[in-house]
Amino acid sequence: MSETIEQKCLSKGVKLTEQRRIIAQVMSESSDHPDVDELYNRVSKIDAKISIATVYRTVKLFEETGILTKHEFKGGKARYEELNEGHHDHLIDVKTGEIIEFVDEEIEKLQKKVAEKYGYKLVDHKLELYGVKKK
Amino acid sequence: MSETIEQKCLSKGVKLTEQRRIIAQVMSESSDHPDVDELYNRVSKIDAKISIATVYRTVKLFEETGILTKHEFKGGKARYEELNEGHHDHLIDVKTGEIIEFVDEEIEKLQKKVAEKYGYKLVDHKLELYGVKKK
DNA sequence: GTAGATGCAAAGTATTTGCGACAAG
DNA sequence: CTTGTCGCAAATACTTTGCATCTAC
Repeated sequence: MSETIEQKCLSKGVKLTEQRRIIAQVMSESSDHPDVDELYNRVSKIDAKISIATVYRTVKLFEETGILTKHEFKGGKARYEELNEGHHDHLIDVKTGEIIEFVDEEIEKLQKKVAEKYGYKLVDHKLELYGVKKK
Repeated sequence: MSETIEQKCLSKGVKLTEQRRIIAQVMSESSDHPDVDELYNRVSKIDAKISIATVYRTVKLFEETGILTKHEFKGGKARYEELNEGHHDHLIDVKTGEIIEFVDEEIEKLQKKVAEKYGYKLVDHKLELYGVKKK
């Protein structure tokens, strides 16, 4: 297990308020990729007084701090996920919206190669596969 | 050269209005990937009376008809591009916003393989590389 | 002639922000 | 204490929509 979100906040000098602690906790316990609205719902169950503005401010802060990543999957709202060392991409079930995380070293390597071919250093990438379940 | 957008409209039974003709023409002449606002600007220079609502309606229609594709690159607004047979992905210069189109057959193949590994049939995908130019 | 398209302005979403009250370090 | 955060509501940005009018076929 890697650092908790709380530990990350401390080590990055982010002030740890009650609200942030709750949002961090909820994100840690979420294995799906909630959007801000959904996160707000979950957080509200723990502390009903937290405002949605704080949730927006916090996910943005956590994203800038490298604690969360933001995904903008097709047509939907922004969704967030905890950022750990292990990078991965996403396979999205177009029927159910279910998300499967995967890693493919070979694809990663090829991406770097493509960028280099055009004279670029790869700093980030996004790969999303959309599929339907085979019977 | 493949079919023009106008030909595609005819063959797909999309009514060809003056506004659509202009939007089609502007998209055909755009080698970058304009967002709706930019497209509206360009279109307005040809016919100032076209409303932005029509531009939104038209890009959506063209997207559903398979004439344009929509991209939602990081943090920005939706951007559109003409859809031709040749599929390609994008390499985005994070400094300048410049977009390079590329194709890598090997990556395509691997994507299909990954989807299959999880029991899915790949119906769509999105690959974006973000890079900085090497000196 | 008729179904569908347009322009306009109003309504939706998703997200951000100004501000006075409040809490963490 | 002091700086930064919070809650609230108002503001913004992007996109969609209702409706009366107009146009392609």
